[in-house]
Amino acid sequence: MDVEHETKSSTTRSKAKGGRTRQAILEVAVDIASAEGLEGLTIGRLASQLSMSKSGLFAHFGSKEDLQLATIDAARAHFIHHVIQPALDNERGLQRLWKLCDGWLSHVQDGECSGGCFFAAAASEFDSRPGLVRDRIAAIMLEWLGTLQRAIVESQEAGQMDPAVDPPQLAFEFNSFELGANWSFQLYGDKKAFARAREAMLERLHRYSTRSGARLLPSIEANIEAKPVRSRRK
Amino acid sequence: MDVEHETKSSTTRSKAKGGRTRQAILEVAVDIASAEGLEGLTIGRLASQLSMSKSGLFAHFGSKEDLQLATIDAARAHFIHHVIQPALDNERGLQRLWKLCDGWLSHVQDGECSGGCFFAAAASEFDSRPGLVRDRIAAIMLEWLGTLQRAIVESQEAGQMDPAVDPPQLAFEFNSFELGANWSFQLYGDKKAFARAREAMLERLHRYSTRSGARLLPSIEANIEAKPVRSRRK
DNA sequence: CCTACCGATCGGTAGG
DNA sequence: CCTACCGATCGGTAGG
Repeated sequence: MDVEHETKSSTTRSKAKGGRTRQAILEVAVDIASAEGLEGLTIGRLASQLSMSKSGLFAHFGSKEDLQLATIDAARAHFIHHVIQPALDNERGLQRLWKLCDGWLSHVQDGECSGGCFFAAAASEFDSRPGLVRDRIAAIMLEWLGTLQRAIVESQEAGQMDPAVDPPQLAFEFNSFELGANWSFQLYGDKKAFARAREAMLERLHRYSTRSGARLLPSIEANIEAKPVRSRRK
Repeated sequence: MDVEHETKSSTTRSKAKGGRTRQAILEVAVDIASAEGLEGLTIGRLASQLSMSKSGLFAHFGSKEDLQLATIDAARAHFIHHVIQPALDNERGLQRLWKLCDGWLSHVQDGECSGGCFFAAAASEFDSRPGLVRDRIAAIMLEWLGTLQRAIVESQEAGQMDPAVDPPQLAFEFNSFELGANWSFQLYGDKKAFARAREAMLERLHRYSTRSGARLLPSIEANIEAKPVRSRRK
């Protein structure tokens, strides 16, 4: 949709232009907030990086809190597009579950959000600051946990995973491995941490898969670059 | 040692007094930094909470960075006293390993550091800000990971854990469960997360323990309040 | 340990 | 979208 050639009224056009400007602002805002945190995302810094005046930029948002909330939702849209959607292209069951976990790790590993996982950082920054920002972050991370858990339940319903597995427990463990890998990578630049997280997750998929589910695992593992992931002596 | 009645020279006494003041400052500093982060620990706020002038307080530290480093070391001393030392009172092997993990979780669960794990929060705050502060935090967390890993190796040396277990991998997983429980508790106030982390850790201790190690597990589990931790349907 | 002060930056506003 | 400005707070200093 080429907004330059649209034939809408000037009101609509100027709204569209405002929307594009807002979009451009939020792209930069997500970058800054990923690296410096949502408080480090100051209006002055954001304005200078966009070569705008502070007040010109500020006119797009009613308050700093509004800017933070808009930035969070932009990051959520980015995450859905790059992690959730590709996973939903896979069949329900172990394949989709794995794609969710693997996509999360790849998203961080490839530095697509510069400061590590935007939400892991934001959660830790705001977990002791009550307010709308904290609530929104918490709700979005709960969406993610719910998505993981649903994929686990679907794996059981598809007969690919042992029905005795407790979905919230397994979702907690998978989420923990993601947080652990992110932590290790951010603090030490340790890329091995992603392999460790994948190893831990695959080990669990192996142990909990049914005979029918186990048939899917070789194709899942074939997509991981040839590390001797599952080849512990024993 | 009652410093009020000491008979040392006035120089020594005033040094001792300065030391006590510094200690008192750092206690408050750890509290503030736990809740608000190491950048949120501002000199003005710290001074007003101690009913001191900013410059009076500042005289104890050469710069904000020095204050942050001193606060980090105070938090480290606190952690060693409350988590590491009690664990070292246990015998080498599974018992000590478990005490390290359990102590970490209890330390957060009991709110002993108000803002969740001081170091988990500090790591995420500084992981993209190069400098002495970041380096110190990274070094301390590496100490912790090393302590965990050593306890795993000792469990193998004591014949209580399968020697095929990869110590760095298991240390990564245990550390991840701790980060995951801390995350869930800080963001949702979810106390169940500690039970989930313990469940995940105990499951691994069970699976990796030798016959000799397995004899120790019942006494370990007896100390956990009677949750049906290991009683998944099967 | 204090008062008094500095330049820089913060979020936000007035007025156009 | 701009210039010009506000009070508050930041880390830090001078001088005692």
